[in-house]
Amino acid sequence: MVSINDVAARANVSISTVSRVINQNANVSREKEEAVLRAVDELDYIPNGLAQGLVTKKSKSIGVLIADVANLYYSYLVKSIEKELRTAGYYAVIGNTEWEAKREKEYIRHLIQRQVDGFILASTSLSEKYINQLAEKDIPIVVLDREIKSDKIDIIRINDYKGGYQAAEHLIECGYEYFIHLKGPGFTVTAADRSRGFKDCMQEHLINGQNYVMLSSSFVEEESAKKMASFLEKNNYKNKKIGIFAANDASAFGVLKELKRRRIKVPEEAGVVGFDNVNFAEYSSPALTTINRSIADVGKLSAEILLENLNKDENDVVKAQNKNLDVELIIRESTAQVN
Amino acid sequence: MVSINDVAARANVSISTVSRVINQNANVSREKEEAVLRAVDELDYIPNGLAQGLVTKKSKSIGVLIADVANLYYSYLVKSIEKELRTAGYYAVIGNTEWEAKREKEYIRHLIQRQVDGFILASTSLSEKYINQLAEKDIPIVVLDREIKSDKIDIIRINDYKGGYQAAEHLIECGYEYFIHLKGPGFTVTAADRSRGFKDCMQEHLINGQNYVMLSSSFVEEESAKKMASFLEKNNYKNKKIGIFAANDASAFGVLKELKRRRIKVPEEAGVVGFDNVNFAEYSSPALTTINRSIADVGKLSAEILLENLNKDENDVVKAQNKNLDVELIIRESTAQVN
DNA sequence: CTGTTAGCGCATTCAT
DNA sequence: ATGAATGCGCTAACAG
Repeated sequence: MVSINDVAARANVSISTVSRVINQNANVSREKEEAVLRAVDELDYIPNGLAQGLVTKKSKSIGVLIADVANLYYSYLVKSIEKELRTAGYYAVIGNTEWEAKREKEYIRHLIQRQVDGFILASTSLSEKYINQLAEKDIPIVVLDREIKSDKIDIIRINDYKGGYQAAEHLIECGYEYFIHLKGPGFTVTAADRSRGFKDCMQEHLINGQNYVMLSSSFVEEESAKKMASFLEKNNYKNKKIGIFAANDASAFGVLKELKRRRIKVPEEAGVVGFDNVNFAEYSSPALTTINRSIADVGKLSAEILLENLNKDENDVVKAQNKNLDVELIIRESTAQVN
Repeated sequence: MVSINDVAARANVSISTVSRVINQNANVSREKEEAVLRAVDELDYIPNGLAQGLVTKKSKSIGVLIADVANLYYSYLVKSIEKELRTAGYYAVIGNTEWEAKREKEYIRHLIQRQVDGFILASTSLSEKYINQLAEKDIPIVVLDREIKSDKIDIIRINDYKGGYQAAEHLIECGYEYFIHLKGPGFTVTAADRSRGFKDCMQEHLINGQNYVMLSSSFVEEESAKKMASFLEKNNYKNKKIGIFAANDASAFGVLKELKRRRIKVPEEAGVVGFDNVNFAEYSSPALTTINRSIADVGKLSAEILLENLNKDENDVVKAQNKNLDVELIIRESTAQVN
């Protein structure tokens, strides 16, 4: 591997001069600069980032923790984050945690070891205490989809409660008679808020004989399919039209799959609402009615806020931000007026 | 940031002793070891990976280049690669190239700078010459979905030709009368092979009046939707049942979308076959008939081969591998017998 | 078993 | 404008 010494030797200058032209900041005479550039080119020299980082204390990389790359919400989120970071000269190092707190910790440890300059945490299992410890190390952190009490941590959330409420309201308005909500993982504020929204709406609107049930499930497709299956096996609602609110789109796809397997017609016999408005929602069979959150905006915003923190001076006190983005109902084919 | 010196001071030992217990290889007395471990714990010490990498010349990270994280084929591929690497103590650094050669080069440069120990290249625009230059630097490389002439580079491919052939055959057997193939990007061997398979099959089987056309398109959903739209606008095949082979699933989804928009019934009036058998293929509307490649296997295999190269001794000569994985037709709802 | 030392590749003073 | 020297945090001889 060719080092700065090789370049210096070839260009007949000192390594400091080479360093100067590489980093373009200090004054270097025209001729020496050209000599260095030529040497760099001829030797195909690429500076060793580890050595650079060791002295500058900056790695120009950001740790991004997500729960599942293969989940469309996260993969799209990563894409928008990565895009934004790149234009600022930073690189995203992605950690796929599979919803496990243990993995998250391993990754954080590894990323700290790798000296990332900041974190975007879109993975939700970590304890608040742990995240706060992280913040104490003075590494800028942006947290997505969580509630954290800290004035060092920036938080971006969406209005999950409203989304849950709207989903329920829509299902009621469609005329479904019995309602099921597949709850997301309990350790998650987002899931909790969506459920709360759903429940509140149900309590306010239900009349004569209408009823609802909330089943604990997850954000993963297969698990929701199973939950749905076991519920339908035990209970017979063939006579009633059921409205189902899944905690996210992946879960809704699982529901759709199970309904199809049982030849329960959507939206005639059962209506399904998801959450996220993942790219694929419009392609599912039938196209999914869902709550839209603009994923690209969330990704862009989180990267922007992080970069802001990265670029601030030591003594600049930038107050931690706490954003709350809006959501909206998108009606497609998995629900319809049924009365 | 706490360093090895702080730990050494606190534990009343030299930094070498600290280093020894951190790396668990050399002999350290029971008591000193405990003292170090306690200090590490109390100070919450995490070694600086940049410094470690600088001296060991290993970063324990692998550069993984993909064309689009938000594409289900790639996101699932990344997931399986990451899983395999992690169990071996390596971490994946993902580069999202958006199908642009320029971006690929930028990423490779950056990853070399970051001293990655190896590459998995699943991004396809790079010139063969460039990849070979990379290999000359003696960095282990595994290339996916490409043909490269080199005895240093491991290659994993699938039988794209067979897939294309089978897709065409199936469409013909279903009884469709006019055939359209939306070709993938031309700079891609995979797309070329799929097209060749399609074409060969057509040539062999077509009789009296049947006909086919190959349109250049891409692997991206929107573009294929547009191609499909402009073709349908110019040509009127209302009277004929058309069989469509899209170069990959994403493209097929785009086709499905356009067909739906025009109220062309699938599979009655038009049949659609994709390629990849992405997770969502079974959820699309209608569920997609496609060519299955087992993505998880490809990911796992590529990581395994790379790790093999990473772990070999200097003088071990491991011959570059050249794997070719099989594919199979999966029939779902987007095609059916129509005669 | 343990401490001292050199050096990895580089940015950054400090002289000149 | 430029070179010599220092040190970032760590591992790996080396000596004891």
